Amino acid sequence: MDSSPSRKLDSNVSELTPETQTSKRRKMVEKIVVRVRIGENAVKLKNEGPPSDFWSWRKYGQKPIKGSPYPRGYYRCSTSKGCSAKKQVERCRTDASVLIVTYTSNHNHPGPDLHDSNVNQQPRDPETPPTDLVDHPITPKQEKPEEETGERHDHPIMPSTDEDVSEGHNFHYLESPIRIPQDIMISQDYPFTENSEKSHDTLGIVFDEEPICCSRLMTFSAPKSEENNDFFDELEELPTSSSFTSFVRGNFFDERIPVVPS
DNA sequence: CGTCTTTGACCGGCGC
DNA sequence: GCGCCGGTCAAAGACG
Repeated sequence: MDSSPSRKLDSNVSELTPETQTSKRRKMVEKIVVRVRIGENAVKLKNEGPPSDFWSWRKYGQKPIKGSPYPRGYYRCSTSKGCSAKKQVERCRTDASVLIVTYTSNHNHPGPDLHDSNVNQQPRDPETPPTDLVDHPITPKQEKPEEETGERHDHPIMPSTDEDVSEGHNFHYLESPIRIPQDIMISQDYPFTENSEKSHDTLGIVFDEEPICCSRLMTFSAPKSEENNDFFDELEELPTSSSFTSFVRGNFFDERIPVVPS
């Protein structure tokens, strides 16, 4: 379906906006890298079923990555047919307890309201009809056999960059991404990050040095501060350890993930 | 019956 | 120009 345009959209990181790019087609997609620390939870999650994403993702491929013992999974948003949103899920090669989720493209449709879908009912945007877009609390298949338990419990973080979205058919629906019982790190790849792979390897380095990333994060978190409260409150009701939520609350935007580069 | 996962093959960018 | 590697497609099977 999307075939042609998305055929080669990303593979390296480093990109700014399509507008700034003219030569390298391959690196023209903005990517949002989310590091999810699953730790011991990974074991449980695979059996208990991790909280799903706000969107439904359909796996369309998996490839072993050079230099990494773990394969990378390729997912496409299946919430809406025409949605070009994609994500890649892989484990940190140096720390299996860390999942690296890379989001590419934006959702071109209203995302399912998580408040409505599971945790609680928040006044949604009148423009985002709950209808069928509201997926179930958890996708029917969230219980993955193993390996990539995180695939379904990641968070859609849409780049709030106007440049990116303004390009046309892509909307950016910013939803509180946090919904997982793990530690979360979000970073955005940029040219100055040199090498995403490296970043993954050294975990946290990118995040540590990216003020932009933080500011961008704030763009979706700040305005939702109220919701975040509710959101987190609800999270605490989940079977997840409340310690996690408190951790997130306290550290998500303040500190780096307590991961030490191996 | 419809949707999703799995898996091998193909395509194309990129480095040497 | 060649080979490597990442990303996507598409068919088949599994599952609900």
